[in-house]
Formats: sequence, structure tokens, C-alpha cells
Amino acid sequence: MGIFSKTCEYAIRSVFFIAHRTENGSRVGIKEIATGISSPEHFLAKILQDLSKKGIVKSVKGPHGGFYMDESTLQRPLADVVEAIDGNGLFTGCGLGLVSCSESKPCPLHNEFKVIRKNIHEMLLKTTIKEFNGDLNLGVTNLKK
Amino acid sequence: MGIFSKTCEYAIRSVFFIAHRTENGSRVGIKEIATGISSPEHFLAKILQDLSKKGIVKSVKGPHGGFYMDESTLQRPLADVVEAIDGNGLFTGCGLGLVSCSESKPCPLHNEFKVIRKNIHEMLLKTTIKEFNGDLNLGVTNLKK
DNA sequence: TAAATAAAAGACAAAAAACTCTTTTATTAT
DNA sequence: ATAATAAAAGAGTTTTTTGTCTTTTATTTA
Ligand code: SF4
Ligand code: SF4
Repeated sequence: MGIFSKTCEYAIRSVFFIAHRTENGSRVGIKEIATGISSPEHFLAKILQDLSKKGIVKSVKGPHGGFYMDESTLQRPLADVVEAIDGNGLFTGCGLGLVSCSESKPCPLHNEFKVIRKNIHEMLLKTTIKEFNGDLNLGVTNLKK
Repeated sequence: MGIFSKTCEYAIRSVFFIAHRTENGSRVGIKEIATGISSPEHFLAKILQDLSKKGIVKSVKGPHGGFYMDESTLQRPLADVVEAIDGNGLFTGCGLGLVSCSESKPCPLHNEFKVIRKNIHEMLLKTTIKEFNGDLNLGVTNLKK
């Protein structure tokens, strides 16, 4: 198990893929996205429906329809995608899963975790969705399994 | 969902608890540990059997039996506990779950993740199991939900 | 307006994780 | 030796996550 849920991994890979494939204003269909990031098609469909409701991606039905992103969304931080799918537990929660702890009576790892989750949050806040388009175009990076 | 599995959270809390309750050379039973860290008793029992097989905790059966830790184990890093339960995926694996990526053709987040997982690993390597005994004794920190 | 297209929605199914309950085995003390 | 104790082991159930399949709705083009 990594830091993110599988669902969230697919979500991240798909927004990278959509951003990369639609920067010219076109749209890309679910089948192409699914094969492009090697994810189960119908499972990904659910995820994209979710992201669509939450405004992370846009979609249109019918012929020549598909998913795309507008310029303002492209500039949003990756943290928005993670929060939409996995919630903010990764940023606000803690490693040991206690709920009734406090700053004055924390678990032993409290201070250590504060640093880690701050690192993660800052990384995801400074990373924008579109910033990898260049490398993806060049084939330097990949999203397939 | 936090960084660790629930199983791993219980494991960490229980080793802290056992370390804290047996530093005088005594033993502590499963019931007391379970209530002490507010975890399901029989579920925790499985986890401790596992940790016992892997040498993280010691145990003796029968009257006045229970779990304890020896001095050398007390000095081991928390990373050993995490690795015993969740494996080394958190340290070696990655955020996007790809398997056929490489340094030369990584996913877009590769470099970002390298920093994060290094942070986590270093934190868990420098944290020893016994180092919180003092604060637990003083009641400054707690392990109960 | 009809046919084709593609996402949205709904209903399941499989796998993994989390949790419960019972029986067995080892140890100790009487 | 026997009874009491406490961990180990085994056999489940429940819940959550992940994945599949089918039907419906919206849009476009002919
Ligand atoms: S004290 Fe901090 S790290 Fe520990 S359980 Fe509470 S919030 Fe989490
Ligand atoms: S490139 Fe790095 S971060 Fe990306 S999937 Fe591979 S190992 Fe993980």
C-alpha cells in the first residue's frame, strides 16, 4: 500500500493524461484514457464522474465528446485531486490513527508526523496538474504500467 | 486512510505500550495491552504473534506470562516494526503504483516522491522503540483512542 | 427526426483488510 | 500429576476497496 489509495493513483494518472492530451483544446475518451494509464475502464469511469462533479475535470457527452480540462483547472495544485478522492486525512490526520489526542497530550510520534505530513502537503500544493505536460510530450515520463 | 495500515498502527502503539510497561523486566498480557491502546483484543493478538515470530517482541505462555521486549530490541528503529507489518513498500515503492517505470523513464512525480519517502524512512530509522518511555511515564503522551 | 456516439448511472462480484470467536498448546504453581 | 493461566493457532464474519457488467441519458451528425 502506498501513500494514496488505488482510486487516487488512477485519479492522478488520469488528470495528468487528460491534461497532456487536451492542451490543444480537444477532448479524450474514457477508453483512450484507460488504456493510456493502464487502468480498468469502468472503474476509472466512476472516478472521472466523481472528479467531474467536483469540477476537477470537464466532460461532454455524445460524438466527439470526452474529457478535458480548462486553463484554470490545469493550474490547480495536485493537492486538489488528492483531497477530492482521498479527503484531507493525509494532510490533517496522523500516523497512529488516534482521534482524542491533542497538542498538549499527543501520541509519541506527533511531532515527527507533523513534519512528514507538512512535507507531503507542501509537495502536493506546489505541484500543478499541467506542469508535467512538457515531459510527457517528450516521452521522458510515462503513466502506463 | 493514513500512511500506515490499521494493523501497522496497532503494531506501533502496542510496541510503545509494551516497551513502556515492561522496562522494569516484567511482562504484560494481551488484555491489558489491548485496553491500553484501545484495540480489538483478538485482532491485536494476531499482530503480536506475527511480531513475536519476527523477533520484535518476546512472549512467554502460562501464569505470569505475557509480552515483553529485551534491551537490544528496545533500541531498534521503528522502521523495523513498520517493515515487519506493512513491508518496505513505503520506503521503496512509489506514489503512483507503477511497476515498470525506471529512473530514465519515470512517472511525472518520481523525483517528488523520492524526497517524501526518504523523509519518512529517515524519520522511522532515527526513531527508536524505547525513546518515548519517558514521556509515556510522565503522562505527557498517550496511546489510547 | 433518427441513428450513432460517449459519458452517467446503477447493480453486482471479487479481493483485501479488519475484526470476532473458539480451540489448542505451552507454562507455571499447587 | 493437576488445575489454572495465558499465548498460539484456526476458522470463521464483516466491512471496505477494487473491479465488472449492463442500462440509461445527453449530445451530435447525418
Ligand atoms: S498526537 Fe498527533 S500524530 Fe499522534 S495520533 Fe494525535 S494527531 Fe496523530
Ligand atoms: S517513476 Fe518513481 S514515483 Fe513514479 S511510479 Fe515509478 S518509482 Fe513510483
